[in-house]
Amino acid sequence: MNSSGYSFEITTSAQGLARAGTITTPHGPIQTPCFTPVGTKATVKSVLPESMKDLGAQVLLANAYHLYLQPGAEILDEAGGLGKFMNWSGPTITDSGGFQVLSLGVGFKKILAMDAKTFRSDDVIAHKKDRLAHVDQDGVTFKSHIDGSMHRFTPEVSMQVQHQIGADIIFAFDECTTLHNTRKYQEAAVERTSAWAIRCLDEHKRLTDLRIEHPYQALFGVIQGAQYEDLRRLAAKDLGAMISSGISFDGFGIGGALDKGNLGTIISWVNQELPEDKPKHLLGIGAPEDLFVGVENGVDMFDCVLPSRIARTSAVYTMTGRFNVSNAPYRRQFVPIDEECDCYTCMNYTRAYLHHLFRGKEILAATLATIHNERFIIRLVEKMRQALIDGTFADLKADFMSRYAAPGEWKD
RNA sequence: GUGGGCGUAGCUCAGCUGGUAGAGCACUCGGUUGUGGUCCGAGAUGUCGCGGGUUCGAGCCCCGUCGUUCACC
Repeated sequence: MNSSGYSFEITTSAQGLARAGTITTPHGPIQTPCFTPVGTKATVKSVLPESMKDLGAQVLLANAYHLYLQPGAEILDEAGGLGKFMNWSGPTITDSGGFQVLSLGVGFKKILAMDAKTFRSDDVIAHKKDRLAHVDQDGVTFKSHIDGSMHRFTPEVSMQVQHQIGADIIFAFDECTTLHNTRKYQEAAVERTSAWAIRCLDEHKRLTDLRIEHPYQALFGVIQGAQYEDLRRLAAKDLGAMISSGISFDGFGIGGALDKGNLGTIISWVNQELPEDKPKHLLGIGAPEDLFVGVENGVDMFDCVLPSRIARTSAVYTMTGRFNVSNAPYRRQFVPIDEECDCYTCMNYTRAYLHHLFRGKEILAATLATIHNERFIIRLVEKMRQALIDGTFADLKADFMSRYAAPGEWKD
């Protein structure tokens, strides 16, 4: 570890791109590969930070865009940083707000299709007039989804906001595209993201020197390039070697909408180009089958809203697949969600009780289901880490995939 | 007792001057991947209170009847 309090060590011998390691932050270590639960607005919806700790979460991710709008980054600064504000003593991450350019722009309302086959160009055009964000060479102008007020993010603003929020790992401000933009637009977005990356390094360096009394914040660059091999490799080479104001990125995010079918391929292109000795974070991916693909292609960290979001509408994971516990058959099943699960919910509550809570629209339903799903995913990645150390990753994957039914294929 | 209103999906109700029934909720199921506790999508559901009549055709018009509700003696 260097004097900054941040470091990354790889603990396994080479197994292709896959590896296990440890990221050290000023707020403690992160054993990788790891899954990072998302608490967009400084809270994992419906679950206490203490519960997140108990279920094995090592690190939490919040969002700069949301916290900037509410309560305001200066409030978190005054509070002593994100972790202290939300009573989370472990490591934290913030996303730059770049994703919101997409999700509030052309991606607003489900345009961010993960399956390229479902795309209809009319959708993008039809929604463009409704978009709340507009991208230019210098940054993004957007309208608050809360009160409609106008705001502007540039790489510098994103860095300033993320420094005020004070997470241990922050992300460069990037432009996330959909699978459906034209090739020409993807090229422009990669170029823009590169130019912004340099500005992020510069501003990050300036702020780090200015706020010398604050804990060190690691800055990760974000690789775009959509589904194009040359663009992905170009972006990875570019950001991987990038040095500005005398600093380089501490790690890398792999961003953009990713076609599920090519997930592993795209990640492998990127990780073949990026420096081996720095952590790779796959942004926004968290379905069990995708986690295996990520890990085997060299991903060290994941974050995803999926476990918590689907939990809120009653979908729960088990080793044999995922199902909706609010469905009629579970009304009188007085057994845990998953007999093999060690989470607080499975140790203490039944499917029938959760079924009842969901039917009654009780908020405890969200809490118990989220605890289960987050634990399920975190434990799954823990198992992957152990398997990498033991050299049995391929067996673990084969065993898991042979039992786990993809969504829609669940048979009870 | 007299006069009026209302009886349509499990619930609350739409159905314009007659052309073989719809909505919301509920119900059954699917979806949600750097989070708008949302939202989207698919599906099942009816002797239109009952019995007559008029009409090519009645939820709708006419007669009777039952239920319910209000008003007035």
